[in-house]
Amino acid sequence: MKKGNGLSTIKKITLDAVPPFRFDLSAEIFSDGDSQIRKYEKNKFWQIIRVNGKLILATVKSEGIIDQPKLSAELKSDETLTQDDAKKAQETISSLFSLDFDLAPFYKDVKTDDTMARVTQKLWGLKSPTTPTAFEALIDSIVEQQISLKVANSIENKLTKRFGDALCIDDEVYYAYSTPQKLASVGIDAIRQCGLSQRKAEYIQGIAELVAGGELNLEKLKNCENADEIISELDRVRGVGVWTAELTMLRGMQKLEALPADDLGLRRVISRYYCGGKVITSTQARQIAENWGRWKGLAAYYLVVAERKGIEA
DNA sequence: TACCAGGTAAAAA
DNA sequence: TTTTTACATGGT
Repeated sequence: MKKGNGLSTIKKITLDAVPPFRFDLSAEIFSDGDSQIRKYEKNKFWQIIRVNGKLILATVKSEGIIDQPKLSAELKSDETLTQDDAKKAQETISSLFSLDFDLAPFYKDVKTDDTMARVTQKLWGLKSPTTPTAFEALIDSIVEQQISLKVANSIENKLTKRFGDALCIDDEVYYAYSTPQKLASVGIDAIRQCGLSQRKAEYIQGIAELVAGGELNLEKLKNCENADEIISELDRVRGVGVWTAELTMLRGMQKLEALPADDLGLRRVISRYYCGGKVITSTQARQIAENWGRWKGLAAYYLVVAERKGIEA
């Protein structure tokens, strides 16, 4: 590990959120994260973010309450940070936690579904996280195809530590997610060495090339209003099926309407809360989700978190 | 040991 | 056109 560091700037910023918002609940999903990449521990969340080409370690904590949410963030970098950097960092952190998203319409839509109404009561103020870039969500979704989340997380961490940019702060090394340019250039074998199959390594390199070369503009796709259009656009990319496209939208584009009904894990958790835990088909899952209004993916996320927190079915 | 886990593309039928 | 198969790896 590198000794010493060129730390040259610390800045403090504050962030507002559309209420209701509970930071602890929303960040808890990162409590088993890797401390060198992204983690929530002892009421603090930290992650490297990229702003104006600079790497910044952002450490975020809550200063407010559920109906008057306020966050503070400490920004540390080995480069000098300008006011504009601070402003961009604020926007980035805001999108990480969907601070601008208004939960009220979602809560209103699910009132008539007894189970979802109860779950949302228990998880009041929970917002779903978003990755800094849609690229990150897409690559992670490829990695997660077919394998368990534990295996997938281990592979994702290896990818980031091997190909991501490092920032040394206070004698600790942190890693930002790898750029498309980097993943496009390292070669199939290097990607495979992180534990991926030949096939998936090809997918990842291919997507990285498309994004790096400007042939696939994921950030632009974010602005597309029509969910089906985004899915069909992503679906054309090699290695991306409907499941991967839906997951990418949910996690990387703040598009929460899609329900990945083909997802085994989601079907399991839906069944746990709605069908006594017996195996259900994707069609049955979709029928149940009909009661969840316009944010079916967010509703499904609530169930996932409810299960993690041991809220009874 | 064998089998499964938040799928997909390509081969085989 | 529809159905099967290979795929990487950690947990059970």
